[in-house]
Amino acid sequence: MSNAVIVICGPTATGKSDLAQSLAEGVDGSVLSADSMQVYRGMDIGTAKVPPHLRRIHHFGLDLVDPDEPYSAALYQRYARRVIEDEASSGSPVIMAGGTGLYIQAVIDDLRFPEGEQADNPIRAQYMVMAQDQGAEAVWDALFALDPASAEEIHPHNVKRVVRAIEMHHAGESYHERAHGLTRAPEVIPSVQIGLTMERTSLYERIDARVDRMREQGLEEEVDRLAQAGFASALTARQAIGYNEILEAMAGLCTIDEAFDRIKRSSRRYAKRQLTWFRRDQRIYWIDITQRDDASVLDEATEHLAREAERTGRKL
RNA sequence: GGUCGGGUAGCUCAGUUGGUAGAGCAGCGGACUGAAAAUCCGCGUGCCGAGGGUUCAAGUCCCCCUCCGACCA
Repeated sequence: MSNAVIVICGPTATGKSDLAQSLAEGVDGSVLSADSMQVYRGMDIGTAKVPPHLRRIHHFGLDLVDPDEPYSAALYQRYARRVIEDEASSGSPVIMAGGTGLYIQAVIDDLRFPEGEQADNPIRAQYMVMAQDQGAEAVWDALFALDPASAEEIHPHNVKRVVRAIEMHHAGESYHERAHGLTRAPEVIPSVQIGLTMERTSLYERIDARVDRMREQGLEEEVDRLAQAGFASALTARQAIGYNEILEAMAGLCTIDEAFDRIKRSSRRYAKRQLTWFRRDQRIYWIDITQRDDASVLDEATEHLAREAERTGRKL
């Protein structure tokens, strides 16, 4: 019934956004960003958002909330599925592009999050304090008392996930039953996934160059602006690569040059984690962009989509 | 040309009285269901500059060659 969703995924700095926009242009569709940091207003340079003057078609998934508002995979799932449904009903294809694997999976696969949870729930705060005061193992012990099956699956040091499992238990769910790990949830929105990858050394050079470009484009000023607006201690700004490092430099903990070196390193490690995430998904058709120009990558992507359309009998 | 110091992991280096090598950083692999650019777990990746000798045994001692650095000419 509905069109399949086209997904462009892969590690950072491989040109996902450009390819997505080119593909969308060709089919009179739109782009849906699948990026956990591009949802924040004002975080533009550091998250490599396509600047407004370079958007040739409509982009969804950008600037959804302020940097101090909590956001989540569950909220994104609801938002993105709505966008896809709305666009499909008007006959417009959606190209979802981004590097946040969990967000992509939450949309196309049958991930179910507990209903009716508050984003800023007191349980989370309570157990984070407990971790501070009594150590990570104490929190894990608490989880084990409530839900031993889930506790067994989570490393005691992984405080965030341990606390999340406790939250789920209070919401009447079990991490153990929800989290499938490697065994994938069934696909609920048909998708054709294209992954962009690159030989590691070249990818790292590209990442370094991109961070240099962000600096030239005024990443420091952007962070300063957010800090002035009172977002310095905002949870999300602190978590985003680039923002965290520069805030530390501004606090005098390191020099600005050191901060940018650390941004490069963090970005490289992030790219590696992204590859680890996406590599396990057998549905992805990989295009190695090492020493390839944009046109030939676009050609290969287009050809693959045509093949998939024929194979599945779906319009793409 | 001579003297001295040094060539050990991708980088900076450690290596006891000879017992086939180990730290930091970098890197690599993995996990992942309302924080995911987060969080967590695991892994030394080596022709010890080349060759010869002594020895049961050489990164360690001897000889020779080579490369780098400093100094003296």
